[in-house]
Amino acid sequence: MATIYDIAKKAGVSTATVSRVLNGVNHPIKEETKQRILQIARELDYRPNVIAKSLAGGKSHTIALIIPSITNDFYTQICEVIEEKLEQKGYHTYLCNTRRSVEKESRYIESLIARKVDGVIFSPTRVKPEDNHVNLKNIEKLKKHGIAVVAFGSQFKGVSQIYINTYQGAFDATSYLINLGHKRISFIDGLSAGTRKSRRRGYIKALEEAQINFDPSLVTAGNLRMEDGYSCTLELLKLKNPPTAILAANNLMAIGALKAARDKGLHVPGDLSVIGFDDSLLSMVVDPTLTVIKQPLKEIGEAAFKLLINQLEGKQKLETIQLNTYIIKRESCGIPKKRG
Amino acid sequence: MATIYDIAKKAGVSTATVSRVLNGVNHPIKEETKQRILQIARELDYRPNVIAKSLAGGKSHTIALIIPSITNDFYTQICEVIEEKLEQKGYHTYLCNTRRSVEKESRYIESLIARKVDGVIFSPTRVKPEDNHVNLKNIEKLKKHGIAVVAFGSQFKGVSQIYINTYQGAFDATSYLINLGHKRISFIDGLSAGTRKSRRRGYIKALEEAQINFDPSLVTAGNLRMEDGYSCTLELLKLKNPPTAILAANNLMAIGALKAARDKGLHVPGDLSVIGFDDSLLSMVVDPTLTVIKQPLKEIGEAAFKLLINQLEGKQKLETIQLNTYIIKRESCGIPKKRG
DNA sequence: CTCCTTTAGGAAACCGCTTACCTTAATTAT
DNA sequence: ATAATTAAGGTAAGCGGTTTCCTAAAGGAG
Repeated sequence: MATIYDIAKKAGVSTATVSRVLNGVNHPIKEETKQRILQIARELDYRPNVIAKSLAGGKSHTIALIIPSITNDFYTQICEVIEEKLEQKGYHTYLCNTRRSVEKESRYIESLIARKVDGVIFSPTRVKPEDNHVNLKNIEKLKKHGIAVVAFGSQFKGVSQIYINTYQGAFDATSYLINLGHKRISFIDGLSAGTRKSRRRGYIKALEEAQINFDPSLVTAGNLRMEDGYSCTLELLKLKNPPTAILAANNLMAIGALKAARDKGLHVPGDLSVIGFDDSLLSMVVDPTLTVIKQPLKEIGEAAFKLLINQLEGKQKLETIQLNTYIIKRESCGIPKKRG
Repeated sequence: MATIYDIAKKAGVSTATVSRVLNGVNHPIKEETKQRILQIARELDYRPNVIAKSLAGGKSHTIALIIPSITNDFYTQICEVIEEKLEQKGYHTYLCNTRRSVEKESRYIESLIARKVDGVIFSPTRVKPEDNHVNLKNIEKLKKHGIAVVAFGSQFKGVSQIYINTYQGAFDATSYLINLGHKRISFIDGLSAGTRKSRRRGYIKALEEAQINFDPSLVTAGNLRMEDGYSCTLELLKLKNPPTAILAANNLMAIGALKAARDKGLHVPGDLSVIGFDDSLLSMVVDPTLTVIKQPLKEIGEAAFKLLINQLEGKQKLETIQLNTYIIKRESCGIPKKRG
């Protein structure tokens, strides 16, 4: 493997000159010398040793993406856009999958510090409320080591972040159902989502604005899996005055609701309307196809990238970008039937 | 940030001793000295500079996983098991997403060589047949640089690899349909899958064994997307003597087939049986739920890990592991109705 | 023709750690 | 008692670059 030293020898110059040429440093070099060095580098099939570069230069030109799951579209689609942009900027990306384990998240943070990554885009893993504390500590550690940090999916003070307005999303979804004529609207909340409270607030706010009484018996919560949506829905349908529409905190629970309705012999959307959060192929494959509140994945990725670059280039240390959700209307919502 | 040098100074020893203690090198050290050094390291909150370690030691203790897509369960599930095992062995994992671009694959290979990864687990991207040549070149490059390589998903000579017996899978799927009583069985092949030929062979072999004439008009191919399965199915159903069962090369096309059947007013499995390759949440969410040939993801991951470790530890340089698929019976296949 | 800038390039310290090769003292073997 | 080991630790040369000073020659100004 050719080194910068080999090139220097063959070109009859010093390694300093070679390094300057190869890195386009702002230092005068005779055009002829430059070309000669480049030519020799090509002949020798030279590739810089990135590790040596990092050690000498202090920058690793590597960014880490920390996400709770790589088997979840929501994250991987965001990652794809971030990674694409980073590559264009000459950064390499580490994808770190915490598998929803804060311990693993912490271990990754250690490892990334040791690996001297330049920046981290971070979607914290929060299973229990206490995890928030660990998340915060991890962010502090990174910052202490001079690593740029951007967070999305949860809110922290003192960090550049993407804030997704799920409050508005829940509000819009609920309002949509209200406008269709629904009055008994259930909300199946997620037990451990980072943005829990805001969804619930949006739901309640929409009811208020339409002057519909908030009925706590219409609100439950599940663990974001299909079976949770299924069982919650069965419970809701047992009420003396059951809902005519259900808003679920994610798409899996919404699909569970769909299944429950079918098993109960209810027609969707005729007898029950269902709307979910988060879009994916799943939403288009179920029957009826699922109306959802979609988070703007591409924009999230682009925003995260932008905030990170701003930090790396020293332009802006701390900023927040707010993004809105939007509704994708498919088949699972409709006008409620009059009840007998 | 504390360095090994700081520790040495504080402990009144040389960096050599510190390095030995910290790495548990086989070199005698007085227990007392050892404890003192460890204690000081703790006090100083010392973390080794992984970059310097790599440069000095020649090993980066990093493995790269190269896959064509991170938004595809098939790959991400395999990655999860590999990564888990690698972490236990003290390796860090880079996840590289080629997005089905051979150019990107090649760029990653360059980058990984420069980053001195110790090994690569590689699922080649092959969109056009010519890509095979690029894949091979990339593998050669890695090997030339002394990097351990394990491949899965395609076959190459001279590389440790996991071979998944999709021939058998297609054979089993077809035989299953035959045993249910089907005689007109269609096969919707994938246009660019690495294992194309073997699936087709398995399909034909099953027909042969059951002494059913192979009818080429029952075989088409699509581009592995839902809409391809949909349109192919519509074409097949237009035949004067249409199939009573369809075997699709992946699950998305199988789901497309399901949709086509429904749009044609056909009942699945009453009027048409459908079986797909590759399992995912999607298969369980559609109605009817999809019977599939599943590839043993966990085993693939474990096998890939094993082959890689064998190479890294110098036990075995070149080996192949063969794994079988298995059928998951759900609702989309049944006994064909007698035709009038 | 001086004096000051530029232009072009080199020397070598440094990044943080590993490791081959030594040294010295303490054991053990003979 | 002497030679041969072993234990415990040190020295310093890398690993492959980057970068801060320097130097020397050439160009421009006065």
